[in-house]
Amino acid sequence: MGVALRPLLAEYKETPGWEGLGGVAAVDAFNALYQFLSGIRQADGAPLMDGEGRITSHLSGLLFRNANLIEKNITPVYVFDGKPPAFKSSTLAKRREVREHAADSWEKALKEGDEESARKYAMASSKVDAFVIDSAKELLSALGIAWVQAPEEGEAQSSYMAQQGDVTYAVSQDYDSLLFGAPELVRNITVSGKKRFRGKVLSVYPERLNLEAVLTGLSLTREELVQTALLIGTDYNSGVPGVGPKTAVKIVREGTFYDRIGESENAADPDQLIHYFLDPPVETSYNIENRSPDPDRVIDLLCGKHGFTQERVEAGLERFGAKKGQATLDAWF
DNA sequence: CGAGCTCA
DNA sequence: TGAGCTCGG
Repeated sequence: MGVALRPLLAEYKETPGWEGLGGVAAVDAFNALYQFLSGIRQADGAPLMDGEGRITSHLSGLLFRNANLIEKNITPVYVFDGKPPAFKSSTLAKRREVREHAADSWEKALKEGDEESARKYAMASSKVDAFVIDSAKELLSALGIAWVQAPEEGEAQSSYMAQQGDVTYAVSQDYDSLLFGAPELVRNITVSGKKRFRGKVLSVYPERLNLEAVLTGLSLTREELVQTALLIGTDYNSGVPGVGPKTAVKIVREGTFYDRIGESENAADPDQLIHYFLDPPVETSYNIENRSPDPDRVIDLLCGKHGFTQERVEAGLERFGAKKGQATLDAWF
């Protein structure tokens, strides 16, 4: 999931605060949905479900997160992955294996009455499946929030839209958007601002990475940043054994990328992967205009079909009209 | 994850 | 932007 560039990028991250993040955000839908599925769970690890056993954690997450974004003058546009490129298959197979093993461990922990482990394994067993994707699109449409179907990688699509100036920045926890050329990437765009880490509670702030600042700071071109990532390893290749972020930059700066990338166990042609990052397949025709929510449709879907409490949904919906510094729009109630 | 409550 | 808790479906 993403690229292990973190150590190289740490010193370029800014924390603009919410005021500095107003604009149109291209949100990595897979990334957001995975966060909701893994995070919105009960103590024993069970996700929220409707009366028919369908998962609803992501629907709750989408309703309230989008309410928050809109209140902060951020207009979200969700970007969904299409068909993964062939060279991603081993990463996807590995994720599947990890997920299925976690599901077994979850069941086992439950039998042993170990709730803490159960929850941990349950989180790792999360799967963004067709139902999750379709129901998310349905809810977004009812909420009047635009979404875009990418032909292949969503992060490539978001990056294209940001390069075109149609969105202000890409939102994802992963760093791949920078490789795909997004001028700005925003991470940690959550509201709670709290995260448990090794037993301690840390504050988490939205952080922004500017591609130009990263490239200038590292004295690399974007193609060289891609080469650096390939040496470390990406979703598309396994990287060169023993080469971490620092060594990778050194190799690229020395101009010996093509001598060293062959040591990777991966068979993929490095030029093909470089080209994929620099010029990926994207949809160039898209409509990202947001509309007002359709409250009846949202309530039908969430309350009628999925058993949400009407009061809770209405409370969320009301916030969609209320932009910061603006009177509440209750015209549609 | 995020809402909403309690205690501070 | 307080910390800590429970609950949501």
